[in-house]
Amino acid sequence: MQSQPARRYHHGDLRPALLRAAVEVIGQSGPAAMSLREVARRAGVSHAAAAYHFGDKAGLMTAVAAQGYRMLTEELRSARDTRDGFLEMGVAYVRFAVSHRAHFEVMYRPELYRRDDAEVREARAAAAVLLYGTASPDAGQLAAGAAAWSLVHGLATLWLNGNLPQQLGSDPEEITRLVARYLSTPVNPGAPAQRRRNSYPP
Amino acid sequence: MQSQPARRYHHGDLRPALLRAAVEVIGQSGPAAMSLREVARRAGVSHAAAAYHFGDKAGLMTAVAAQGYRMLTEELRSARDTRDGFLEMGVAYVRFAVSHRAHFEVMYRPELYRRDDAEVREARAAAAVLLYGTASPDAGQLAAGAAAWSLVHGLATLWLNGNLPQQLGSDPEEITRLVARYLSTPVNPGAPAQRRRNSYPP
DNA sequence: GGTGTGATCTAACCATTGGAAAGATAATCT
DNA sequence: AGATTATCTTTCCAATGGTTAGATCACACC
Repeated sequence: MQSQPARRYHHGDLRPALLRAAVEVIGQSGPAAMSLREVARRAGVSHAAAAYHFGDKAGLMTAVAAQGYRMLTEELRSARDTRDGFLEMGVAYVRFAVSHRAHFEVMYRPELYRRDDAEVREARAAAAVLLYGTASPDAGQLAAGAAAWSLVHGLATLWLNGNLPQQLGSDPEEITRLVARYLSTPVNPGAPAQRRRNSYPP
Repeated sequence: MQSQPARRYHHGDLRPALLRAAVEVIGQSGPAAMSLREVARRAGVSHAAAAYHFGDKAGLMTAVAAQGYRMLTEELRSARDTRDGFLEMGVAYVRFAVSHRAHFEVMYRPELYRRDDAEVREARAAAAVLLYGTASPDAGQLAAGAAAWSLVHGLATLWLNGNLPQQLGSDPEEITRLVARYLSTPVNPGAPAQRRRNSYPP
């Protein structure tokens, strides 16, 4: 009847298959729709099989988050080694959020997974080193990194939420380059940042 | 036996009581922990009573989101009418996110509620007018607003997630003023934004 | 004062979920 | 081959969101 591998009792490659299925579900319907049973259904196994491989639902989410941080680190790393590396890292950050929405949404929703998981912590730390430019940033690097990271992170989340005006266009990378122009080193560090009171709002 | 109002069949003020209970639960345990049954328990009614007043779980979340947007609008409005109104609006935005975390988290998680709800749309639009400085922003205002909004929104969410380095301190408002110094009008609009390649990373 | 009509709430039920436990099956080691 | 371990299923449980039928109450109206 069934010409293909048929249904064996042992899947042989179930853990990665479940992970893929989880990312697929989240990408299609959001993290809230990710149920162990739905993921297991897509992989053709019982939901207890998923629980076996990941411990529980949070364990599966933890695996998604860790994978996400590793992927982000990779993207940031190759962006860093370009001309305008600083800007390109910001663009890469937003591109990652949009093109790997499922991972991104899980990563920044700590209540969904176990943030203290060793794998997650390592992957997160590696990404942080790239985002702040060094493993031990001084005060200036810290503030600059926080500003830049906040800008692109806010842009990415607002974009994903549909909270940016449509008039800005439909290309998130382009919007990133546009708003990144508003980021600079403080003209007069220590002094009040905003002098042009009437520049905005009109 | 019971000297107090006892338990009447009709609560008399149930809808607002349920709303308060929902905000309380979300504030304590996050949006994922908000169940109709838990909220109803706190209000001393059956979960069907909550469903009666809000239609369904998404209806209750929708009410939380709408209330949140109205509260945010109010905070932004009073911040606008100060010296350094632009900066103070950013600070107010972050302060709102931290002090009304429950509302904030629901507002920016559209899958939790009905975004097309009339009440939500109005409240959201009112906040947007303040954030962009006008009801019909031109390209410059749009970009500037998106940059500023992205910065404070990213900062707020990263702060709530615990994704900012602890070395930045424990006062989100202070951090807001710090990173806001990196925001300015583009020095050379239209030209590449980043000239100082080596300023960051080191 | 009595009546009835609509609003508000409860009780009971259902399908779905995450998790735990016990057992079945297969791969691997010796 | 036999034993051991890893992997997966079945079965059960408590909790949840949602629906429906019915109970209780408030309030206008006469």
